[in-house]
Amino acid sequence: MTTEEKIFEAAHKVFQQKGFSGARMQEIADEAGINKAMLHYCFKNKELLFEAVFMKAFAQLAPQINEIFNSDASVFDKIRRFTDSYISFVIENPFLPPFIIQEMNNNPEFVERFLNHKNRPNPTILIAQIEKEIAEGIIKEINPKQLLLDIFSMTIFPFAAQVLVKGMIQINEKEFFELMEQRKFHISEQIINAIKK
Amino acid sequence: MTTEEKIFEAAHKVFQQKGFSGARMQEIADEAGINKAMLHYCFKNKELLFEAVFMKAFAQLAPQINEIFNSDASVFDKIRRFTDSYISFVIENPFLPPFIIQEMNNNPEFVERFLNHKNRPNPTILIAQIEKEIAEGIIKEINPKQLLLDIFSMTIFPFAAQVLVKGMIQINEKEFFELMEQRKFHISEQIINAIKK
DNA sequence: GTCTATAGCCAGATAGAC
DNA sequence: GTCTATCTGGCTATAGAC
Repeated sequence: MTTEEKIFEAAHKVFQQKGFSGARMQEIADEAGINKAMLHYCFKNKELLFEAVFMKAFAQLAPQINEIFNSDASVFDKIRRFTDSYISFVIENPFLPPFIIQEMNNNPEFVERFLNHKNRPNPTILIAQIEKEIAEGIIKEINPKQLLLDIFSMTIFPFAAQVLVKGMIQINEKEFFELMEQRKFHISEQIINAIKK
Repeated sequence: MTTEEKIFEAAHKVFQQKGFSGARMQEIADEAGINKAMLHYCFKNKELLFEAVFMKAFAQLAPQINEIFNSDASVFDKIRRFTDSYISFVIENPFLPPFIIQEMNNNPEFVERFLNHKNRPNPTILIAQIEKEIAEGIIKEINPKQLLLDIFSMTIFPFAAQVLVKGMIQINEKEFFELMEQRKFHISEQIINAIKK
């Protein structure tokens, strides 16, 4: 593994746990097992290092969302596939959702760059498809944007607010992940039940 | 308004926008229109000032949740009342959800204090009630904890991830709040549709 | 109680040897 | 490319006048 890769991985870990302003260059250097000066040699400054990490994190999530949303499956199948594959992914990367949400709220300048990203999750096609299936009588009358929000909310929130959730419903780490496993099909079942005619 | 109140309000605003590590004592002082030294005179240090703000924020949310969850209404009515009053509240305080979630993720030491808070949202009674209504055949077979998560997710997430959401479904500030208004009844309708027998 | 001035620290960034 | 040593700025916190 090259030094640059070691730094990147360390930065990935520290930024996701502490956020941009909470992270320390020293800690990243220690984590990478190299010297602080190397960070600046390889990535110029903290902001650029952060941006590399943030964009990489985002780029991992976006394409698989688009792949599902823009396939030619039915709306119901897209919902099933999305919840299953998204939850599977974040179970492996539990720091990702809180990280992205936190930094988008704190660094509005990143939002714009994300919006112009080539692989930006784009729900345009899915929204049109929902409207079509409503017209065909497959799905109840509903605001497609609310439906999208429902899907994102139920899927992402438990991970974004993991600490809060564990405290609220009083479960430990193990029970949390069991609940998330169950959630892979729970969510699609709930939503489809609610919107099918 | 006393100086202490001016400081508190300014701190409230700055902490919610920047988070603990992003906030600057100087900015809080400027916002309050007083000198930095007064912050330390009134609140000793940054951590104590933050804790005062955080606990106040939390204390605003918790009681009304409990009041609804522990009333003697039906599960369906509790869902209707919760989504309506929670969304009404956070429309007025849109910085609250991301703030609480971010700081709970970043300062695990606060979690414990929150868990011991006298007004902590406690879903025990509601969970028992859900189980009872399942047994009575009013509600479908479902894991009560998943149902709670569904309610919290659909209600809180759009505010917690406001910036992300606006970017994803491409709406502006105004459209966002219109969507949230509609969401007050949309959520309960969706959930009740999904779980009623 | 409120201010100015400053101490003291810590983090990001750089210089320069190897 | 990698290190040690150091600079510089900014931030929390305090001392002390009024």
